[in-house]
Amino acid sequence: MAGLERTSTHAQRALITLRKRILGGAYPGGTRLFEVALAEDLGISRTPVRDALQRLGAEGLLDRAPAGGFVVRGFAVRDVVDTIELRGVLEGTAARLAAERGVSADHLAQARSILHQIDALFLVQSFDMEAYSNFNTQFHHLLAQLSQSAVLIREIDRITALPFASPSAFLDDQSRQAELVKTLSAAQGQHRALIEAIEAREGFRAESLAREHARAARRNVEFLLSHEAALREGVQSLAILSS
Amino acid sequence: MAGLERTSTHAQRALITLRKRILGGAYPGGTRLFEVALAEDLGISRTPVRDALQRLGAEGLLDRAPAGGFVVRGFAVRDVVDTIELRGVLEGTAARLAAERGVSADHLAQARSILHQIDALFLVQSFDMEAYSNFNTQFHHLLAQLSQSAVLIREIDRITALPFASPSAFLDDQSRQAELVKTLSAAQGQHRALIEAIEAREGFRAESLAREHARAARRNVEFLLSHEAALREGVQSLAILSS
DNA sequence: TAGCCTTAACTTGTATACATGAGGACAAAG
DNA sequence: CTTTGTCCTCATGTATACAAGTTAAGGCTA
Repeated sequence: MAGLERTSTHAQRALITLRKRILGGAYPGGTRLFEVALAEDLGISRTPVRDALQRLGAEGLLDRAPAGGFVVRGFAVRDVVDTIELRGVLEGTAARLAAERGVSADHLAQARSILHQIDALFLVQSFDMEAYSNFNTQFHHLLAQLSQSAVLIREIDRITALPFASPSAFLDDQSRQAELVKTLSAAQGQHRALIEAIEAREGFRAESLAREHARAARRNVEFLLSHEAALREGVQSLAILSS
Repeated sequence: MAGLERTSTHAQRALITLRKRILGGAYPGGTRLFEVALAEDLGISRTPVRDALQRLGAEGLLDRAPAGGFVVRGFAVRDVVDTIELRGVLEGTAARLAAERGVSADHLAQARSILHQIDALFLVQSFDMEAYSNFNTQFHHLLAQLSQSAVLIREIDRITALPFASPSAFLDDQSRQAELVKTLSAAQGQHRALIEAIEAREGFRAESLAREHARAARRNVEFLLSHEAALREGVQSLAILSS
């Protein structure tokens, strides 16, 4: 899994490498990243490094220093919570718009198909977390599509790109499997209700449900952080947190 | 007002120039921007042009072409409407959070001060639109601050940077001054109610009011677009619209 | 004639040398 | 001892030459 990214350009590889480092907590929030140092480190010239830094800035992982240059953005607990809350608000808006504007039969069928496949996962003995994660991601992606708002889809994608704000964050927490499955079962209930509300054109209900659905993730973070480091260790998405 | 930007770097100047051109509709949506051509045109090398293009991409004015390069993003009427709606949702969230989390006496005083200054504008014979625009921008900026959510503030700033989505868009429409002032008077009523709701910790009301407040802008766009080109001419913010 | 392959033109990707400007250290003067 | 000014250092800004990849056109073949 390490360092073998073989995409086409140096800039792409630098982007991937640096993103991984930042998200992995390799650079504490506030650290300034110097082009020359990184270029030497990565064995490439400054040009693609610059490119990668600018992209990371656009992703929201770096801030531009006033006098030029980039600084690693620090994420406090509050920022994580606020970002998840924001995702809830945006997905809520997507759900409301879907209900208000109406969804096509095809889209509805897709949603039902995903729901059905998730249902099936709960019937098997050993829960397949990776499969759930995939279907869950699909579901949330589809939800954005249902809004029929290109603008909204774009913003949801942006926010969701931050790993700790993604709908499938915290699913890699190995230590609490059994408990987690129960939570996911409840989440699936919300998925169903959400589609039901959208189909019935109940905009307000759809919006409320989507927001509450995001709260599950928020509760998860708050739980993980209220218990000492032991629990946090297994959760990759929280490595970036500035203590 | 034209072309004399004397900021420090070439990249900055290129950014400003290109942004102005794009927003002014100089490049129809879908137009591909070539680095060399722009560099020659602007009399600088490709490097700062590249920089400017990347920033414009981050601003959402350009899309990255799959095989590299940048394409001017086309904004349809629906995109403009959706973006304004999104601003309403985000500002609504800011208002709700402000109500739920509470605001400091100092912030409240600032809000009241702005409201008071706007009130004063309505007492003068010839309405000072520029002053209103400034105070209005201040008010909306403060509203974001009240949320005490750095994440939300950042996103609101992002969206608001698109000129047709800014709270003070469409105020440069010279042709309907008298009518516009009436609208703004109503808007000021919403401003007041909004602060009132926040102070009373009425989160739901605050959120609803902020959303409805944004609807005024949406109605304005829809009105301008339902009447033929004559009206649109005076409205700079709509130049970018792809026919 | 249709389809494919080759090739050439064009565009972005990369390296590197040089320019510019910001920030800090050190010294001198008050 | 503090403050201010200058100089030096180092990081980013810029230009340009060259590399590499993409696209489209033209001709060849079936």
